[in-house]
Amino acid sequence: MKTDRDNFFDLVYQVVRLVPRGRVTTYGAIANYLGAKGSARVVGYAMNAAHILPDVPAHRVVNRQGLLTGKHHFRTSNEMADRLKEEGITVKEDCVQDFATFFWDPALHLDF
DNA sequence: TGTTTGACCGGTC
DNA sequence: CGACCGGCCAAAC
Repeated sequence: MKTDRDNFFDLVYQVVRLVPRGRVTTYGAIANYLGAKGSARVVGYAMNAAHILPDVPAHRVVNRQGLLTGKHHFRTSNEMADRLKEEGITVKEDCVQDFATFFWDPALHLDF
């Protein structure tokens, strides 16, 4: 049974909130963790409304290439990369360097 | 109620 | 290596 708080959106937000500082995750990983395997687009769509929420570090969510696809949705285009750099993540040309190293998979660290 | 779109992913050409 | 296509699911129109 679905309640207002069990929306897919909220689940996405909660997972993103659990991403540790200095780590990044991908839309696909979140989708997979939520059981919506292959529905990374929905996660991206959910992130579109994430900016209205205070504690959702959307800058830690990138696509599988480590590319900051969502930078354009921030207040400033450089805010996303700047924040990641500030957390110790190397970002170059809007791409997360050593992405595999900083990658944080919720399915590997969380448990339903 | 049906169509369109979207901060994606994977495989193919 | 770059471009193209299909699929996946939910919200907005």
